[in-house]
Amino acid sequence: MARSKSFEPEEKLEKARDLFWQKGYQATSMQDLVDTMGLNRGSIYDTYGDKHSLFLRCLKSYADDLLEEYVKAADATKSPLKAIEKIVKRAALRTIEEGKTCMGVKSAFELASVDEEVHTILKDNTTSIVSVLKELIKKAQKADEVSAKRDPAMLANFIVSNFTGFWQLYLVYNDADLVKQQAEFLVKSIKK
Amino acid sequence: MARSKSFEPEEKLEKARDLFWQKGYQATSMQDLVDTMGLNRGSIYDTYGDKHSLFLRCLKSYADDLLEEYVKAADATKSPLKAIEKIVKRAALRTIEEGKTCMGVKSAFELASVDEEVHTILKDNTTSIVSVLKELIKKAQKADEVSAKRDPAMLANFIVSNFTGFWQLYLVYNDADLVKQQAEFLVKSIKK
DNA sequence: ATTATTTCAGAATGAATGTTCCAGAAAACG
DNA sequence: CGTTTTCTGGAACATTCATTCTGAAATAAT
Repeated sequence: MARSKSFEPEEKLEKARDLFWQKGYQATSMQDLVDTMGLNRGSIYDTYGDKHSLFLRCLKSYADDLLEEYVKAADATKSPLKAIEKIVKRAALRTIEEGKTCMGVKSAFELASVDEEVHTILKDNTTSIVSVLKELIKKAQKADEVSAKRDPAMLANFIVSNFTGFWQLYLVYNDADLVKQQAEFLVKSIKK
Repeated sequence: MARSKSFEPEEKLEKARDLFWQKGYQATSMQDLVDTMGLNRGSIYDTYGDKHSLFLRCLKSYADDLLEEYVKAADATKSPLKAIEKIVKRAALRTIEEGKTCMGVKSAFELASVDEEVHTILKDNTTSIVSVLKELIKKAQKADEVSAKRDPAMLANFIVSNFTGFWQLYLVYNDADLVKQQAEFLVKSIKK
C-alpha cells in the first residue's frame, strides 16, 4: 500500500495564509510559499492546486475565523450594547496589535474589483458580520440602549466600514491612541 | 538645432496615472504603460525614469489634485458646517461615480507598509486633508454648529477614515444608496 | 521483499517582467 | 542642406514568475 500523507494540510495552509496576509496576493511568489510552508512545489500543487486556488482557501479560512470571532463576542455578553462595544474595541485592538493589515480589507482593495471569486468570499463574509451586528443592534434597540429611530442595517454597515477606516488610519499614522479614540467615538455615535 | 519634445509630459502622465489608478502598481506592466501612454519605451524612461519613479509622480499628482479639491470646497461655502457636509457628500459621490477605487486608498493598502516613499506621500496628503477639515470644524464650533466638546482633530480623522469605509462598502456591495446613507449618518454624527 | 504512493530536491519550461540599447525616421534651426 | 536632438519600433537582456516534470528516497501495507 501507499505511503500516507506526512504533513497536516490545515497546518501548512495556515502558514500560507499568514504569508499571503502579510505580503498580499501578487507580491507572494510560489518560491516564497515553498520556503514558508516547508513543502515541496509538487506537494503544494498536488494538495491545494495552483496559486490562485491556494489563495482562495487561505482567504476563506481567514474569513471564517474572523466571522467566528464576531459570533463568539456577540454571544458572550449579556447586554447587547456592551457586546457591540466589545466588538468595536476588539477591532481597534486587532488593528493595533496585529503586525499586518486585515487580510480581508487588503484583499478587497487588491483584488475584489477584478477577481469574482475573491469578491464573493469577501461579500459573503462582510454580509455575515454585518448581520451579526444588525441582530445586536436590534436587541439593543429593544433594550432601549440604542435609539429605535435608526435603521439597524445602516448602523451595522457603519460600524464595519469604520473598521476599514481604523486600518487605514493605522497604516498611515501608526498611532495606537488615535485608533482607540476613533473607536470610542464610533461607539458614542451608535448610542445616541 | 535639436528636435523639440513633441508630447506633453503632463498629459501623458495623466494617462499613466489613470492606468495605475485602475490596476494598481504591481498589476500594471511597462508594456501596459507603453500601450496606454502611446509613448515609446525609451521616451518613458528618458522622461520619467523607471516604473517606480513614474508611479510616484502619478500618485503625487493624484494626491495634489485631491487636496486642491478639498481646499476649494472648504473655501467656496460660507457656513463651515455646510462646507463639511458638502465635502462628505462629494466624497460619497466620487465613490459612486468614479469607476475605480480611490488611488490613495488603494495605494495605501497595496504599498504603504513596504514603500517608504509611497507612505510619505500618502501621510502628507492625509495630514493636509485632515487639516482642512480640522479648520472647518473649529470654525463650525465657533459658529456653534458643532459641539465644542469634541476634539477637532479627532473629528477630522473620523471623517477621513469614513471615506475609506465608503470605498470599501461600495467595492463590496456596489450599492450607491448604501453609501449615500452612510454619508448622511456621518454628517449627523459630526453635528451632535 | 514487493508494490504502491507520497515525499523531496531541483531541473526544465515557457511566458512575462523591467530595463537597456540600437537604428532609423522626424523635426527644428543654422 | 546639414547638424543635432528626440522621436519611434522593436530587438536584446537578464530576471523572475507560475507551473510541470523527473527521478530518487521514504513510507506503508501486502
